Amino acid sequence: MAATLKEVAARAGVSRSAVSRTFTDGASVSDKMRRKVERAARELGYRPNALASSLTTGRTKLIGLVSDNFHNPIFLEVFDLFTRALQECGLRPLLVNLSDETEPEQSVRMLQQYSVDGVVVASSTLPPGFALAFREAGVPVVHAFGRSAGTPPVHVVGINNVACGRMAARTLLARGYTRVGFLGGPDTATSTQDRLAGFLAQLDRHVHVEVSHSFARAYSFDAGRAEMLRLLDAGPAQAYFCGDDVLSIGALSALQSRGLSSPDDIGIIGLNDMEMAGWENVDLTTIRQPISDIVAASVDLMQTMLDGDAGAPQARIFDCAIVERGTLRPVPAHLD
Amino acid sequence: MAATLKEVAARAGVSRSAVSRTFTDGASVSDKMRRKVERAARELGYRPNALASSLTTGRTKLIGLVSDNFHNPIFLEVFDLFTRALQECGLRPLLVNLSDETEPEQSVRMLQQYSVDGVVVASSTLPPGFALAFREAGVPVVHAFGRSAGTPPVHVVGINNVACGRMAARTLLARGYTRVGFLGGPDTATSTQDRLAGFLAQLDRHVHVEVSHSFARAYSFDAGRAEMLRLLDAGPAQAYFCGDDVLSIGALSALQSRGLSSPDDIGIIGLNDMEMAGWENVDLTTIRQPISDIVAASVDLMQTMLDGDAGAPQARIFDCAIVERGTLRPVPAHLD
DNA sequence: GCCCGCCTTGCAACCGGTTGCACGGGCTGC
DNA sequence: GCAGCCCGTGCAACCGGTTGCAAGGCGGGC
Repeated sequence: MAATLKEVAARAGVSRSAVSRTFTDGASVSDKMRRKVERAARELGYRPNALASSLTTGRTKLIGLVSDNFHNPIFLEVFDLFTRALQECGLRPLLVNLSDETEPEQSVRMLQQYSVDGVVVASSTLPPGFALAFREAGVPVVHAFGRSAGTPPVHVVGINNVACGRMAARTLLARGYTRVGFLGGPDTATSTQDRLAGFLAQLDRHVHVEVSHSFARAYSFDAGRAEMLRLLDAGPAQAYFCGDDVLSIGALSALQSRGLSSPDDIGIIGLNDMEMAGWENVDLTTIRQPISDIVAASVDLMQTMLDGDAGAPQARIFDCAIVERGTLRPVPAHLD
Repeated sequence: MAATLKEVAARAGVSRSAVSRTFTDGASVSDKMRRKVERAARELGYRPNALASSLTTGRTKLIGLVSDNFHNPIFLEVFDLFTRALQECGLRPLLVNLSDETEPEQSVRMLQQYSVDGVVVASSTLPPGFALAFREAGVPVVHAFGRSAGTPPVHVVGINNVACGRMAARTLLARGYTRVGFLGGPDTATSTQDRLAGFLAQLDRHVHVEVSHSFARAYSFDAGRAEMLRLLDAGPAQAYFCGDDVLSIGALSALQSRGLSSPDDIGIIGLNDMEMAGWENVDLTTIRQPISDIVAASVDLMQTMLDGDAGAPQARIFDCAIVERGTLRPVPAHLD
């Protein structure tokens, strides 16, 4: 169907090399030759086969985009940003959905079979070892939304989740809450673990504050809603730090279902600042995670790896900031 | 880095063909040979290069997954379902984000360069001509969520949007509303056009009912919210058929912002039945679109095309059903 | 015991492009 | 007018695997 290089060469009456060189920039071709070839190519509707050329060049411009998070709307934005950023670099995202809990080895194998130039793991719930498996297989890898602690085994881009936990704790303390809780995502997620660790560490010094924590079964609205309903039945704290906005909004829905409201009955602070958090009727106080910076840095890091700058794994960590809205009670006057 | 077929052959002391045959099922290889080769392959960590083999077989198992909808959370589910369904068939989704309004030709070219075996266009907003461009280029294509009218130029899977518009209209009429509106997505989307057409056609016979319509700038929460705020200021109808749940929920948020509620002040009926629609505090009456059926049928259709059954383009249309919840007033007694 | 046929295997060409190398021609400089 | 150089081009090998074809080996049937 599609015309091949050989056919173009025949039609233009030149060698195959000449055609090849016309389509690879940096090669030396005379203007006359170039015109001849381009004409023949146009007439035949020729497009070079990227896969065939990858055989010799060793580069496919294919990037594995691996995720297991297909229930948190924020990830639609993440996919949007990633695909656009990659496309702008001339890279093509090969999407891999890990939701069925396949083992890392299988994905590594599959992506290796397609000779991807690199892999972006976009998940805060996959274990760090997952991204590592790619690195050990010699595939450039960036773990976006991964754990930032210490010297990472692979390039990591994200936020300091421990610091976010601390920030949430400080914010709740400043509001004078004395019975607080952490409503996290799955306890196997590094983001959950780190946010909880920071939260607890910050509150540790405040012996008069009662702290509890529990986990939603996933980063999804439903899971947040279900867990908050359970907490309400069990006797809730005064305020919760939810591990993600999606959980916060699920939790707010639970409150409303029970005829309660925030901040009057229970305070909520989330994390992410998803679009919905800013709606007037949600008005969620939250910690903003700079998604687009994270994506941009991930792609940038990938680019430098593809350019051959194989530096030691580094962590690019972005600052988060509180977005004050209406789901926490105001700072008491005597603390102000 | 990765071992090649030649290396395996050398190590096993056999020809390259023997190795190749060991890894292609259906080829005749003796048990002894197979064992020898598999041993050598295991020792070298050999994995056949899918791209190289595609050169001769002509099949890459790559499927272009093209969409322009990265703002409607329902599409996160769509991507989830598509990637999983494709993966289960051994197909790999190459994701293409069209959000920056590139012309069809460019995507066609790009996907042809990667010799995708087929393309799934997942969008109700892309023009029908877009999918057609693939077909004309000889690439098997399925348009999921496309327009179903008449004999389609390409395989289409989706719902009968005109019928949905009618269904919404009938539902509002049954509730006794006499001033109704259609709050659609972008007016360039075929889904918007068809839903509106059905809505108007059904209401046409009821001269005593006042009908209006307007369009949100996108299928997104924000757009629905913004449009409803505008309508509220301009003097709203009694009830609205929103072209998508995402618009409905944005609209409900707008009502709440203005101190109004549904169904007391304004009735809302949506379309899709997204997860959130079922939350107790949303409780949206809506028309359920069978997303997972649509995805499954799309992949099934793609499979048969890949198997060489190049039948005429067909439309697979699924039924939708009303999900009665709490955003429309009850059917009046005298009409019951 | 011989012949036939099938199963297995290797050879070599091919898929669509890329690239090192050598060759030829035009140009410059003396 | 000749040497030297550089540029443009073609040849051929190669990337990693597949496959038609033919040859070799083995078993079974007579």
